[in-house]
This record gives sequence, C-alpha cells and structure tokens, in this order.
Amino acid sequence: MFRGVSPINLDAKGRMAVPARYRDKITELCCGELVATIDTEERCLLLYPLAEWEEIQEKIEALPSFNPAARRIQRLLIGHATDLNMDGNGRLLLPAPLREYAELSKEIVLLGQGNKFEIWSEERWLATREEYLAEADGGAELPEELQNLSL
Amino acid sequence: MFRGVSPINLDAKGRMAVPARYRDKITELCCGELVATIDTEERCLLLYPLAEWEEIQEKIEALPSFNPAARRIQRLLIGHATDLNMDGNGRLLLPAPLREYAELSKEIVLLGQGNKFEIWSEERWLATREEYLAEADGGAELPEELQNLSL
DNA sequence: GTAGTGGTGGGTAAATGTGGGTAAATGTGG
DNA sequence: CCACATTTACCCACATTTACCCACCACTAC
Repeated sequence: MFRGVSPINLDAKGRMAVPARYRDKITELCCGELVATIDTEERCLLLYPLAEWEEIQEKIEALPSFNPAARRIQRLLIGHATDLNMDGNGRLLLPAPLREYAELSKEIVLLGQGNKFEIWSEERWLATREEYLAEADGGAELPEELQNLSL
Repeated sequence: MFRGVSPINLDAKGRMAVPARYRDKITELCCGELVATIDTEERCLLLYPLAEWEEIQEKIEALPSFNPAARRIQRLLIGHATDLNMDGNGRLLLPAPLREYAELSKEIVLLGQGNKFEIWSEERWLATREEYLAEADGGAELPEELQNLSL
C-alpha cells in the first residue's frame, strides 16, 4: 500500500513524474491505468489505481438516487473522475479542470494514503499540515478506535 | 525491544549511522527495512521496523474516511511514512521533508522506545527533556496504572 | 602495539527527474 | 467534408540525485 510524501514539480505541460518507488507497484496493480478525481472536503485531488476506483464507483453508484446528499457525492466524485495513463517516462498528465480545482501550479505534493494518493499544491498542503499539527490530538472527538490506538 | 539514547551526527548527505548494537536486531526483524514518519505531538520522527509499521498502518487505514480526526491522523502519519533501507555501512538516508519537519541539522539523538525509535534534533531533545524534568511527577493527572507503578 | 570494529567522508556509475521536439490525434470552424 | 488550430502521446537528450562502494580515521580490546 502507498505511503509517504513526495515533493514534485509540474512541468509546463501539466505533467507530474510519478516517483520511481511507486511505479512498479502501480504497473503491477493496474498496468499504469489510474483514475484521478477531486476530494470533496479539501481542495486536493485523489488518485486511485483503476481497479480500486471501480470498486468505489460501484458503491457510489449504488447510493439512492433520490437522496440529495447522494446525488451530490455522485456528481462531484464520479463527475470529476478522469482516467490517466502513465507515459513511457512514468509521468501523468493532469487535466486542466482538475489542476484548477486543486489550484496546482508548479510545486505540488504527492501523499501516499494507503489504497490511493492525494495530490496537493505544496503551499496548500503545508498550510493544512500546520493546522493539523496545531490541533491537539485530543481536540476533536476521536472515534473510539483512535482513542485506543497505540503507536 | 529497543532502548537507550545515542547521540549521532548526520553527514552532509543527510545520512544517519545506526548504532552498531541495534543493527543485528534490525536486520533480523526486517532485513534492514524501516519506515520513518513524523510524531504528531512533538517535532521529532518515529522509526519503525517495516513489519511493525505495517500493522499500525492497517489500523490507521481502517478508520472511517469521513471522520475529520481520522483523516487528520491518516494524512499526518501515513502521509509522511517513508520506507528506508540501511546501506552496506548500516546508514539510513533521512529524506529532506522529514529532516525539515524535525529540524534536524548535524547533531541528532536516537532514542530507543520499545518497538520503535525516536529521532530528535539534539537541541530540541535536550530542551524537551528539561521541560519534562521540571514538571513535577504529580503535576499532570496520572493514569491509574501509573499511580501504582513500582520501580 | 596491533588487529578489529565502528563511525565518517566522498567518488562514481546508475537511476531518476526534467525539458522539450515532433508527429499523431482530436476538436473546431468554414 | 475538408482545412486548420490545438492538444496529446511518444520519444530522445540532458541535469540531477541517489545508491553503492571503497578508503580512511578513531577507538577499543587483546
């Protein structure tokens, strides 16, 4: 599963070089076929291996169509989901609409998050991280599982 | 289990020589494969044997995605978790983003902490230790288990 | 003193990241 | 339906970084 932080530069064409340490796993999991969409809570992008995304999309599609919250999630997540392929150099072309949503310019950050990645503008990520660090661990109500987590 | 404090110098490339007394155990536990991440409470790093970390990551990933406190922990811990390998000389290259987070320059301190290590800048470690010593033992409310601990 | 171990520094080849040219593919307008 | 403009995919070349290796120095034990 994916983890770790990678500072990356987008080039003039909006391409992002996937760090080499992830490439083999991505190729193996999905032959380099990925799906990018937006995060509905934060201005960042989510990047899934194709197979992983298809499972998620099925679950989202199964939500009740007449429920407004469900329609919202469907339109946002499925509506923005875009297929991407790694080129021969291990790079991904991030489509302009997604770059704009996440306000990605040159400096971006790729965060491994288990079954997926998150893509942030570096500036926004650093600011968000500072907010997170400022919150005491006990601050928000923690789920019970978290209370007992021992690192 | 790991214990003890070791003052270490980072070299110009950001490499840290693991004290020889830990190397055999680390090789045996995980073939020299370690995972470093950040501590969310203090500006220091956590260093786990790979197997140890993977158990923790599984627990963190299982937390509910729509809970903000859980997302925070996932982004901070998994987002910064980076795989490291000891080189032929028993050294670890600490990635720049992690060095920056913990403000590591030349003098650092490695603390054995049972199933993991902590890595501090020496300056910050000494200051934090002084704070700990200055707090009266009874100051903060002790958990009951601690009240009855017999040294 | 000497041999061995552990820490340190740095050179080099290979791997990775980066930039950009060109041709195919796509979309647009006449 | 064709011609043009734009975008995308593929490729090659270069710069940078990293991993690996070897050599040296300090210290300890014998």
